[in-house]
Amino acid sequence: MTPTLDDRGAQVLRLVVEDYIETAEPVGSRTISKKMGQVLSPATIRNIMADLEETGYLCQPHTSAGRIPTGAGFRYYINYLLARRELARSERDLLQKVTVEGVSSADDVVRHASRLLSNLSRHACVVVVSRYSHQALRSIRLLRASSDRILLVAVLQGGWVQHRLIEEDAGLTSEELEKISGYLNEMAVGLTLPQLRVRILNEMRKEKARYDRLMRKALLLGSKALADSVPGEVYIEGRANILEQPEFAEDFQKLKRILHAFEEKSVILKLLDAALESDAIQVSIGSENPVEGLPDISVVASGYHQGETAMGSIGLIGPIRMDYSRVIPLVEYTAHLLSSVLEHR
Amino acid sequence: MTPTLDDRGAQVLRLVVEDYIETAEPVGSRTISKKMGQVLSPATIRNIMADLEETGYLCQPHTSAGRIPTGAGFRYYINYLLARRELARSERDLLQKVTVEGVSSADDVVRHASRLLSNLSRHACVVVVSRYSHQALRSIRLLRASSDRILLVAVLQGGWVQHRLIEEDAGLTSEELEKISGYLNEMAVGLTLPQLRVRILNEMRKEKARYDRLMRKALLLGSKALADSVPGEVYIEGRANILEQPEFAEDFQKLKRILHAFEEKSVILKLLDAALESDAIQVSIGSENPVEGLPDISVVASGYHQGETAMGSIGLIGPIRMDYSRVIPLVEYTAHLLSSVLEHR
DNA sequence: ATTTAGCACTCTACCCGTTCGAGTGCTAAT
DNA sequence: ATTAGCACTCGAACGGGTAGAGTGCTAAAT
Repeated sequence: MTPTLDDRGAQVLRLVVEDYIETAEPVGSRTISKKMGQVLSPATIRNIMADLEETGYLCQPHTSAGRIPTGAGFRYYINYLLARRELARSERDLLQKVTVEGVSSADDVVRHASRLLSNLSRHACVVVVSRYSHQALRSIRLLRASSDRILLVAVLQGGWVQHRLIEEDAGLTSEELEKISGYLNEMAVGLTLPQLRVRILNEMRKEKARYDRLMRKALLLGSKALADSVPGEVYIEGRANILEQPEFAEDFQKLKRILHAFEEKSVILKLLDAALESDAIQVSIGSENPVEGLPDISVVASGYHQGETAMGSIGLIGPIRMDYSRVIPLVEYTAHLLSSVLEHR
Repeated sequence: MTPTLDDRGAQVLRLVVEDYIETAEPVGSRTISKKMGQVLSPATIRNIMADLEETGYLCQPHTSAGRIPTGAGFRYYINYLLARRELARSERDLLQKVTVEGVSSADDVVRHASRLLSNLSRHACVVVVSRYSHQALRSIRLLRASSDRILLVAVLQGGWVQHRLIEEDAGLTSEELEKISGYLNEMAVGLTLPQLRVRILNEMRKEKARYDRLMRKALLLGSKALADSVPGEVYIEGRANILEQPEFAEDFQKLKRILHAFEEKSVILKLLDAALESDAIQVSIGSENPVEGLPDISVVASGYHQGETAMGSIGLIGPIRMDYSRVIPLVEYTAHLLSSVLEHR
């Protein structure tokens, strides 16, 4: 698709979108005429707007109201008309400071970034950490958790920590546990969790021939711990920002749907899914987004990565009427920042 | 304080409260008369209600509306009139199943319990895990997290896991790390985290005389890791249930205040603080609760413990008009369940 | 051929008065 | 002490009337 509007049409569309973003009210021809410095009279603008309505970029809530942009209108705006407003120095510094500073786990880093991003944007911010399984293991360790449970702790490349409990069927002395732990660690370092799982299963087959009780135990515990796939995490910050949007304050049903969506991890994952694969920013407007039943929200999201591998995604969820010119650079910058912070770990 | 109402007054109050809990509407004399089986006419009820209003247990939103209970009215109801409705077998089984079943970390247990409790009660459920620092250490371990960071993993009595990163100033071989880890573990087992911290500080003083480089290092890393106090966790499930309450659907300001409160960990901690110390259920109605600015919510909460020591608290947050007869047993049972599940670990 | 002034038209939001019903408080009768 | 009866109050719901914003169309102006 290439731009299909003449200059005037495009400019009017842009002004309508921007005014609507600002006010959340239908925009009249008068307003636009003024914004253009009276170069064209309201009557002319009306004609142009009528054209834009025919093309499907604008619509009227009812006769004798101003126009509001349609989904297509927003899409056109974002694709061809958007002027990015780069971040202020202070905002960049703030984000940088929060993400880089302090000794904290990778999870904490993304969580803090999310919190700050939601504050800066005044929208709800979601971070997904889903690709633990792409990171290589740095070390792995078994610890006694209770008389009949063992804790497996895995440290992944870049400071991600995973742990899970395994039930233990037979008693092991702490020396034996140490030894088993060592076996596993040796096997694991450098592999990803799924790779380790495959390796353990292979070794188990070979092991039948040899006869090392502890090695067998190690394999057994390892396979138990890795039986289920690695879960992802979803952090949401600034949910309450949704309440500040006039469109949701007025329509309680929409509000309810959105806040319910926030309770369902799977829904959120689906919303940000597209961003995960891509390093470029993804904007899905209203009904474009992959979740049925949420036609009133936009998602601006980007993947972030660690070295070469995609690690997760971070995004903002708000009304369709988001200030994209500001929000897109914000998300973009934050995602880059995360990627670079995670790389140097 | 002892009951100050005669039988009739008490019964009327009870019926008013119960009807109001059910309908969220002011209750008229007619309704009460009917509920009592026409033993007394509406006119008589009116007199009684007028008395109850004078005593401060009821009030009228305006002349010619029915009465609604005041905070004091609810308090009286809870203290003296409440008939507990014990849980259904099926509910108990469900809760039991979710909390007991499966191999999961203690954190997961409380999280699952919270989720289910919010579903059963249709209110927002909050769990606070705050007393990690009261649990004895089972084992402690240092792992290499990155070239200049070390991960300290602590397993506490009962399956709680804590980990934090420490910056490392000098290079250590993995053998040295192992050894250091062993030193720390030996020192730590059986102590709580704060106790360990004290011990490390003491040892550091003594250590000046002796001269073991690795031991010194162990103490240094340990003291770094334990420098800041142990943070608590707050999990909130079922926030969106708040939206189903008519009183909040109508008053957007109240809704906003509550959802904003959910974003602030410190506010939530404050709300559940009283429950933490006590093993008995705590109910704080409206303005009784310790947070200014939330006069429209009630909190029903109870502490849960692990063995002898208080571990945290679990509670429901909803409108003042909660169904206490059901909600109180629910929270109570869940708290007991948590305590007993955690004990056997 | 394009732009624009002028004007009739449409629709919503808002105000205001009315009505209806629920519920009360008081008084007088039981 | 209870209750029937009644006048009274107040809010919610309905309807009409108006103001204002904004449109579309037409005819004149550029």
